[in-house]
Amino acid sequence: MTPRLSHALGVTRQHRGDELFTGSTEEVARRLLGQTLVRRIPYGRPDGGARVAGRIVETEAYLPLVDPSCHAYRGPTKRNATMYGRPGTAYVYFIYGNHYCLNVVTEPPGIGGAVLIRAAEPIAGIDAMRRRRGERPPTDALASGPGNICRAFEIDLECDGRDLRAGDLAIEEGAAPSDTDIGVGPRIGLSAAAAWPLRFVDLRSKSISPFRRRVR
DNA sequence: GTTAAGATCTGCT
DNA sequence: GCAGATCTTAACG
Repeated sequence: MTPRLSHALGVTRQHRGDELFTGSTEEVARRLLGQTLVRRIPYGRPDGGARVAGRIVETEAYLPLVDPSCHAYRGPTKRNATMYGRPGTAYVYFIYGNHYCLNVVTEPPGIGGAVLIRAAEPIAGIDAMRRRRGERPPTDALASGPGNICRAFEIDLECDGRDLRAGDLAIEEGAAPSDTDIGVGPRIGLSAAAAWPLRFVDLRSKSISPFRRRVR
């Protein structure tokens, strides 16, 4: 949809079409850097609700078909079912008995690729993030690391399958880093295909997760 | 039914 | 730098 048509239809930026999520999984992983992750937590809750937002500064691509570390590598299962859905859908899973991880589905329906969101730089709702993370982490680190993002943004399995183009969990337009500010390196914490350069970071950010040194 | 591994985080050495 | 926590998932018998 063209910007002009979007405007004519009264469609806001968060309701725009698929352009942010189309293309190869690697392209999407790179493109998501600088975009804004937004979480709307309903007001009227005991904690008062909040609008929490952060700038995405670290991503990893999990490729369709060829990538043994991609959850879709061995075909559909109950856990990975949402990975085979529409690009721009949230794929959330639970790991290590403690943590949730947020992914963005890529690739056409039925294929199975995703981008893991690994770190975000807090923009709004910092008090709300801190209520969930505690006093210990510095502001820059409130949403650094895939598990920490989900804690800070209150993302759990209930978010699995949500459309990230709109709604209470969404990715909205932000300022992309220049190519020279993007670092590329190996993915974190894998045993298979660990060396593949599919991790993308915004080198200017203080919020990228503590494995910064592994970026070349 | 059982088991082993896992896209992590924290705290301690 | 390393180990422990913690439990779901999926593979295997």
